[in-house]
Amino acid sequence: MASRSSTKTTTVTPSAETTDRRQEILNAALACAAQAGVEAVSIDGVRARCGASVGSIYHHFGSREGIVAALFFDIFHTQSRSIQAQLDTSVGVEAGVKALVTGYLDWVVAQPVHARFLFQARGSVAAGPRSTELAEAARGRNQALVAWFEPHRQGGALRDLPCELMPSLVMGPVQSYCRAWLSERAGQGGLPSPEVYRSELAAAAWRAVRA
Amino acid sequence: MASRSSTKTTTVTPSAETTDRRQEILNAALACAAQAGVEAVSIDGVRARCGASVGSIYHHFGSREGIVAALFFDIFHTQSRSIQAQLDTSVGVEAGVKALVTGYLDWVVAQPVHARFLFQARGSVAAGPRSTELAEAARGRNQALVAWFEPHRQGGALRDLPCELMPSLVMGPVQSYCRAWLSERAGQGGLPSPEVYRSELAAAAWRAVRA
DNA sequence: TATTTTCTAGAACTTTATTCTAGAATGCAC
DNA sequence: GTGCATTCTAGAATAAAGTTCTAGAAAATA
Repeated sequence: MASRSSTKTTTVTPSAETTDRRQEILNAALACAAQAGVEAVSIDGVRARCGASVGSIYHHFGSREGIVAALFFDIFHTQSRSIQAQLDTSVGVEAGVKALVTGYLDWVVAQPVHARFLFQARGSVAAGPRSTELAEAARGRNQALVAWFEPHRQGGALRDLPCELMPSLVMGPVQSYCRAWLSERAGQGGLPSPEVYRSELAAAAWRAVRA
Repeated sequence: MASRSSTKTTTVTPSAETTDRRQEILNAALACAAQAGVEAVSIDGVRARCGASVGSIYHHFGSREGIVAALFFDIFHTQSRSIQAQLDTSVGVEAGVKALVTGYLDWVVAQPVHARFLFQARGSVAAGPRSTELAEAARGRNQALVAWFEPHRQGGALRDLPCELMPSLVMGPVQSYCRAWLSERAGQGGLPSPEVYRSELAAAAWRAVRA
């Protein structure tokens, strides 16, 4: 009841502070997950970190699962935009394929906590009430990728592969390596950063689909 | 208290029925997970399916998480053995690489419920008290793969790539496709079975690592 | 200023996981 | 077989976590 009344911001952006509380809750949830996994995101844990009340949390997200799902989609879309931006700036097939790989890789390296959450939470979201939305988002992303490829494939620059396979062939290896890297407990025995293999992974993706 | 006393089997295999109860619990847990995801594996749900008491469940597994972890490792090792068997029967580098891919793929298609559980539960296990064991199991599997590759790589049959990358390059695409296939809700909009792309995926893996 | 909507608070309640004590089944020594 | 230890099962009691609910404050709107 205290954290709102001081700064009034009379005229500009009416809902700036409203959004704040929502975001604070999401940040707190992410912090919980970063420390002990998605399953450790609890109402009380979030409360302890951001000071929101139970009622406030339920008002914004409806359920514990709702917090996780909201955070998941926020991060998912941010990631998608980031990769898409990389793809948009590249010219030519080879550059495009490589941009998909390095765009993904760079995002993961820049946002390891977000990336780890994405890997961890996907299962929860897929099992919950927003599973359809997730399936559509995933399909949409793949469709975008395939749509970008298709003209080049028909132009003969790409190997004649079934389009359902394209996303896995291009992104499978990076995702696999990044997942393995992120699941290490930051200890000494860990894998080297994906950045070390940036060009190798990009080249391998290109080899997988070029004509 | 009733389900045990009838069949005594006086002499043979003394612990046959003891193991049964443990397995019944695991089966029940898998059934729960298959229906509504790992998070839906609950003590009561398991109890309802196999008739075990709370005490019995906790005696065998110590916690809800313990059930999930035990089931995970059971399945994980079964899968590893299955793939290893395929690898063992193949002769030559190319056949070996392809055996890894198709061995994995065939296992997933034959055991979709088990495979889906593996994908879903990894996160829980990684976050829990057996995370070290999981990391070692995963590392061990990769090591085995790399060890198998290494002589061929030095012999010049394989591209000279960093060995940390090998597992992701070979297995990344199949795993990616199988994961996507399994996460579809068995509806009409789903991806075709991995079997459809069996040879394509095997060939792509070989292309990724051959010299 | 009145009033409607959005948001927050926290106690009450529900559900689920876990602990605990008692006792049955089993294996083993004698 | 009898006694004893171990393993296993049962289910009530307890603890922890998620959810609902009512009251009221803050913000937006008129």
